[in-house]
Order: sequence, then structure tokens, then C-alpha cells
Amino acid sequence: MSSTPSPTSATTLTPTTAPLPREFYLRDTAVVARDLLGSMLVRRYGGQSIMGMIYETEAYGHRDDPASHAYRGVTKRNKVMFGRVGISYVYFTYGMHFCFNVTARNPEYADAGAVLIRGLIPIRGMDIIMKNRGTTDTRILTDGPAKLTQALNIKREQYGVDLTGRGGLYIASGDGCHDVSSYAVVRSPRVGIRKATDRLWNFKLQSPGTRRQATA
DNA sequence: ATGAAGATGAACT
DNA sequence: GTTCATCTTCATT
Repeated sequence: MSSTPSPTSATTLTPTTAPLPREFYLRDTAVVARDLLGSMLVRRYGGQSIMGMIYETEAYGHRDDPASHAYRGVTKRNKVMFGRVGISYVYFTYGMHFCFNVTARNPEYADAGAVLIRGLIPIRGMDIIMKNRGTTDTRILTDGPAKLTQALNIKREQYGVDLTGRGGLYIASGDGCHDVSSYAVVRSPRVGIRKATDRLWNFKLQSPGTRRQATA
């Protein structure tokens, strides 16, 4: 990923920290995924504050989406995908990694759905992020779904957390931080899955002036 | 009880 | 581009 927005360009202004309201997540999951680009993931614990701007997301649907955890119906793991929207869905994968999603769906036709957060640009709490990640290489701090959970200390305890309040973990509007409208949004097939590759449900912000990459 | 796949990352060639 | 570290979840026996 050579064309992601740079950390320095996003830290020029102070962002708002107002949580996105519940209604934000009561829309088509893919629309929510796209609209989350440019918003802020906020983490507070131990008296410290970490914030990152979301630049890559992925939508996962309900029973009609064979790539989704919700495809085969409710299980102990995925039950929050069928509950209230705006809730944290954290799951463990590959024996060592956590991934972070926010539940979202249009209740008119979907009974489940979630948006996987795949990439952040660090905005605040760089020292804590580096400590949590065990590296000072700013290029690789939060550029993957499991890297960002490690960077923000998101684990099983954050399963089911309400992301619409000012708690220890929430998502805020990015208003005032960065003019996202100046970025292109690139749509691609979802990463690491082999089903439903015709759905372009991976969304990425791309810096202005960067050539759009071919996406099969 | 058991097995296979998996929404991954790091290190290496 | 390849390999491996490593284990939960779910489906099947």
C-alpha cells in the first residue's frame, strides 16, 4: 500500500470528538463502510488517549453474504452482528490476532452486518501506539486490521462495547480534521476471502494526485 | 472427539 | 513471493 494518506497530512487540524450517532449505522452496511472513511477511532484507557483516522474498511453482510461470519446464522461468536447497531464486534483469528468491527445494517432487509476496520492513520497517542506495537516504524503501526487492534489495545474485553458513547472505545466524526472530500475512494474486492469477490465492499481513501490502481 | 479453514502479520529470500 | 507462527470456531464424526 504505497498510496495511503500520510500521517503528517492528517494531523494539521484538530478533529471533533463527538461520537457518531446510532442512526449512522442504521443504513446499508456497504454505505456505512464507505462513510466511515475519514472518521476517528478513539480509544481511552489508563488515563491515556489514542486516536486514529479510519482510511480502510470492509463491509460484511448477512445470510446472503457467503464471506460474512453471519452467513450461517447466529453463533456465540457472531451474535452481536444480529443485535443493536453501533456495537463493537471483536473476534480472534489465525491463532494470534484480533480484528475489530462495528455492527451496521439496514434493518429493512438485513438481520445482520458489520464493518471491519482495516487501517488507521495515527493522530494522537503515538507514544502509546509505538509501545503497544513494539516498533517505532511509523509506516507499519496501524496499517492492518490486527495491527490496529494491537496498537489500540483492543481485545476480547471490547466485544459488545457501545461505540456511540464517550466510553473507552468509540467512533467519532472526523469533521475538522481532514477534508476527506479531496480524497478518492477506491473500491476493491474484500481482502483474504475467496467468496463473493464480485462485491466491491473494500473501501480505501486514496490521497489526491495518486494514480488509481487497477482492481480486477 | 476431531479436523480444517481462517476478514493475519512478521520475517525472510 | 514464500513461509511459519499458532488457536479459535464451527461442522462433522
